[in-house]
Amino acid sequence: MKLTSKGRYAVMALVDLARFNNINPVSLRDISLRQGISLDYLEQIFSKLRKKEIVQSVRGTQGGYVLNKKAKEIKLTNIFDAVDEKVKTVQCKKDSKKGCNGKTTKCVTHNLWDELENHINNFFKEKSLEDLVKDNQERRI
Amino acid sequence: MKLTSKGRYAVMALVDLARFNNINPVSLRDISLRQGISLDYLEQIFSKLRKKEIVQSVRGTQGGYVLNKKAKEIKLTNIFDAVDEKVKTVQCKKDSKKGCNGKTTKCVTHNLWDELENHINNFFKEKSLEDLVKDNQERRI
DNA sequence: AGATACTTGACTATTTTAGTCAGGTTTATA
DNA sequence: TATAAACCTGACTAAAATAGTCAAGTATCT
Repeated sequence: MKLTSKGRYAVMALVDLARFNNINPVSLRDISLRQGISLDYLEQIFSKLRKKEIVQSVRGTQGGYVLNKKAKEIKLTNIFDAVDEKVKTVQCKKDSKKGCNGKTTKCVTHNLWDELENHINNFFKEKSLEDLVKDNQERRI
Repeated sequence: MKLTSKGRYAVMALVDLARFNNINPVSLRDISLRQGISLDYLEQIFSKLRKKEIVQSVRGTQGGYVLNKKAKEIKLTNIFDAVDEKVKTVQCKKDSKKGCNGKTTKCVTHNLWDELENHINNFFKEKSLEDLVKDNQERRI
């Protein structure tokens, strides 16, 4: 059970963006250099973040990306959701007639995995980008 | 982020074992049939569980497996640990000189992933096999 | 005009997963 | 003591997911 790079990078990049998100847009190139993430990969990630309206792009020279909402309103859930980082604990197919389908037949551990999924998602729902930035600034003193 | 089959199967098999763990050992063949898990794969899993002293094997005809501890004392952590299902959120190498190594340099989100890992592991530490069996019996009435 | 920076989509090597397969060894019981 | 049930081990592999790279644009500020 592990977190993929895509999810991790998305959060790292957004924390970076939030920290430098004063007046000017932040270019992916800068984020790439500071966070050590490939520029091409960042572009893929930000394309998704833009579609989900988490960031806005500013084109042209001196362009880059800006947060589209307040850091407080951007939760980890939103970020992971945008880049398709999903928490999957159950494999049971909804339409399977034999075995566990989550309705008529439940495998012995079905409820457990549901609980686990909720447990993890709760964590993601609570944490906002602002929390992360603050946490980071405190540790930098 | 997802749970692998190995971890899921291990828990399913142990719940099954715990339920039928009265006097006689339970054969993998029976578990395989009841839970729909390949026998060969189960053998791999139980080999690991035995090494970590979570189950005991009984050889010969009428043989099979028995729990090696009380169901209450077997936590999900123990099970996942035995089958190498680990929760990995951080990728930062301990010995890397450049970038995040978890000590001298911390990436902006290092603490976050640590927190997440703890959050998930807490869930695993609390849940015991007994909890799962009970939960299952209640829902069967 | 031209540099900068975003945008898109296709492609691919590597790794992980989820098993299968083959060939054992052990031991209860008839 | 033969034999069948059941455990035990390790090597192998197909398929899927991951983590990117690469190429070829398009938009816009100066």
